[in-house]
Amino acid sequence: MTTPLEKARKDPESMKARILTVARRIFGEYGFHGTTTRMIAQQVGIDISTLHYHWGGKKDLYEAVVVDINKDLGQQLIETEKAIHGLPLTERLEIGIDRMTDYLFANPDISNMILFRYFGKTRYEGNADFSVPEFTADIARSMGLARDKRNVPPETMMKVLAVMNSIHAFIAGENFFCPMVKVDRKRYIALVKETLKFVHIPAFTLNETR
Amino acid sequence: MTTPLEKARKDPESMKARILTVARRIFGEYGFHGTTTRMIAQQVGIDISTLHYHWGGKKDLYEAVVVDINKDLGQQLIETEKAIHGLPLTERLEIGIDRMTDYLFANPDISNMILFRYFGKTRYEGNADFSVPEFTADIARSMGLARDKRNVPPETMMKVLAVMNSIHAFIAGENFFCPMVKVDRKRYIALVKETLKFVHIPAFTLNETR
DNA sequence: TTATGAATCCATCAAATGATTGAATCGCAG
DNA sequence: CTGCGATTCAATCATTTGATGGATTCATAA
Repeated sequence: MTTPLEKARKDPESMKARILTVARRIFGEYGFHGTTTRMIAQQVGIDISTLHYHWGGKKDLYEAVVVDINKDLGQQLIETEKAIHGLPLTERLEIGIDRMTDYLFANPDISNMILFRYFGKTRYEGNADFSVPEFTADIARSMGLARDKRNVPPETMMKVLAVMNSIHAFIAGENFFCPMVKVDRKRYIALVKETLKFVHIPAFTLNETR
Repeated sequence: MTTPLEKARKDPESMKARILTVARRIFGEYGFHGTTTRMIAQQVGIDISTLHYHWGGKKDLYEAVVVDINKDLGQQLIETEKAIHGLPLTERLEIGIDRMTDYLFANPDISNMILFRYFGKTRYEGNADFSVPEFTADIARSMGLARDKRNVPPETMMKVLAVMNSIHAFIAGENFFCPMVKVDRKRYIALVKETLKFVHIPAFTLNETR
């Protein structure tokens, strides 16, 4: 059996998939309440009723976006883990940061949506949620900072969160920080990687060698 | 001459000040579009028309909140700078992080509002803005990382941004991260300070001693 | 006490917004 | 071609939401 979301992902040209893609971007930019179904429909170039026909209501579409993003991010984490498996800690961090940064700069909706979920409340009783807690524990284990993902010490969780938060913040805040630092986009991306590595790698390696 | 905002701040019991205080909290929690004037009025315990009588429209109130927060945060940065002036870099960082963390945990609206401004767009043509760029350059100078606040190198700006973003994220994300790390509020605050110092102090001191 | 202006609330409006209905259109199997 | 289900759109509805007008209350000075 295939869920509606899976069906939509199979054919990126399908109306359902096109709506989902645009919804991801707009929800990420404006948040749940800042987004109107009309904005999404207009961007896709369709009528609102077509949007409702495919996805039901605004909340349903929003929750589909959450599930979609969870899936993409989870997949990316798995691939990243494969790429760094078995390497020494410093290299794991360097390559991991590089890959995740590149991926999220190419998919800023993900960082945007996750940050909205962290900090903002919604007026409706939402059920869908991001898998950030599981992902965070997974990263800790993948980095060799914990054996069992069910039992990661709080100090380690906090350090992993610090890294992930830094990445998301620099990605989602690009439009704000880029002019502030007075560099172009390309230089900004390089600076983000540089800064992340320079700031966070010592924090993990110092801990290990003690 | 006193602006309306200054007048409101003089007497915290005045209706204008009470509305502003509640508006700060609700705008911080739900963002601009997620907040309705009725929510604010209800929390204050007044009618919507009273709110409009004192502050004009929703946008006006929102922008007053932005100005209010800029003032508070700027004042806090000045006081923090006085407290750390002349100390060695490591102590400046430790005390600075401690003070700012305590202050922002006591005023989470500030972190919430600033993050909303970083990452979220609004549908209306806003004019009010946070003074984060100036503040960031000020911090860099205060930390002795730049002589002239008009000419801070991008690498330094990025490191300062990394610190401030980390603080704001841990503050604004308390409700999300606290259960994730499975600690109570008091322990969480201690962990935040600990993590921030452990992660960021080496990044600045290593740079200096080279 | 009364007159005056400030402050507050009730009732209501106009626009925005999520959602639905029913008619038209499209694609394609028979 | 015909018929039928899937898809799309124009028109419309119901609710929410920002905002306003006017009556009422309140404080205070004369």
